[in-house]
Amino acid sequence: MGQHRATTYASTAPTAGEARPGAVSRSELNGCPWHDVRTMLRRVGLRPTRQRMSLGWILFAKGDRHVTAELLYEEATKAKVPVSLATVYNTLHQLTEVGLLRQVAVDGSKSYFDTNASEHHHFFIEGEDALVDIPGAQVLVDKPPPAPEGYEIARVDVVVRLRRKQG
Amino acid sequence: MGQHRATTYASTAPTAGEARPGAVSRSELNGCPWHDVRTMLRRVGLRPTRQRMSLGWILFAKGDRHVTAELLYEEATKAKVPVSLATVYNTLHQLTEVGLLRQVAVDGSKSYFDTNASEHHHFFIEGEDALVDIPGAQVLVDKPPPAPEGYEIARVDVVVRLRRKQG
DNA sequence: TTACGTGCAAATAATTTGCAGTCCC
DNA sequence: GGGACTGCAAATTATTTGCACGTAA
Repeated sequence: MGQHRATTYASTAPTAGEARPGAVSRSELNGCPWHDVRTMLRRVGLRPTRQRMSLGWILFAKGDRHVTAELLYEEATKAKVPVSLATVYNTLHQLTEVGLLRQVAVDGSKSYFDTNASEHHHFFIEGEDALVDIPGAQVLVDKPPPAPEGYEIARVDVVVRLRRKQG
Repeated sequence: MGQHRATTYASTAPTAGEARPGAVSRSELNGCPWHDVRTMLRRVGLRPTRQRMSLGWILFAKGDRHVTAELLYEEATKAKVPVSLATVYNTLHQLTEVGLLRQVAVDGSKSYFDTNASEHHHFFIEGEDALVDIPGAQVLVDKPPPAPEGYEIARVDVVVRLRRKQG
């Protein structure tokens, strides 16, 4: 596990029980995309295959992103990375399972995967179907309501839907 | 059934610009399902056809509900109401457009329609795929963050995901 | 009558799955 | 070398659409 000091990213918020054993937050990595992705994959028990490395690089090298499977597939293809759509889906789900990605349901059709797996909220721009993080400073002050008997809160999703101001 | 005077449903919250011209809140109706559904449909400019009347009755006669198209279709079929799945979809969307229903995106696959179109939040029970209103008294104190330049907030969706407490 | 509705079946769209062949450890 | 991984194509699931026929106003 050879990383050094965790930079001051807020660590994955433990609040809603999101932490998973073996999950790696990006704050433990240090900046060299290839090395980091390899490390990341190894740590969660996934073989660093060519396609997983490539997808991991596309996903994590450029900061926070919100992608759909289709979009990631296109990007990989454009980048001359040979990968099939099925593998893209597999990889996205595997990364989600280990806590490196977070799946966001925003409309009834496609689903988005967020490279920022920590607890935070989103703007969704209607019409453009774009997803944007709500800056952490503007976090909504929401105290989750008590969970009903026998249940516990897995997580809280907040989506603020935006429309272009008519002008 | 057989109620009188509009009970104290909160009227459709105007807060997030959800009100639509011609929308009818249930608070304007008086309790006789058939009469109400007919009135409801007329008011929003939809012909009260047999299938729309039936679907409206199934949806609105029993208080707040959260249905998927498939579920509504099954219920209608069980109730010996002849209706096609396509018509169920059409009707759900038409009712949503006029503000009588609210579409809730909760997972990447199917979408739910909520007969309570006013501003409120939901519990989503993972595994059971059930959607439950969060009691109004426990409304989260969330002040929406400022919308980015040129955009305005269409609405805020809050979904609290629950899992069965391990036991 | 006549435009609006409805049913059906075929068309899409997003995602999953089965399985033979490939590649990392 | 062997099991994990991948690609492809076929299968599923959720939803939409086109069009002939039905029906409320």
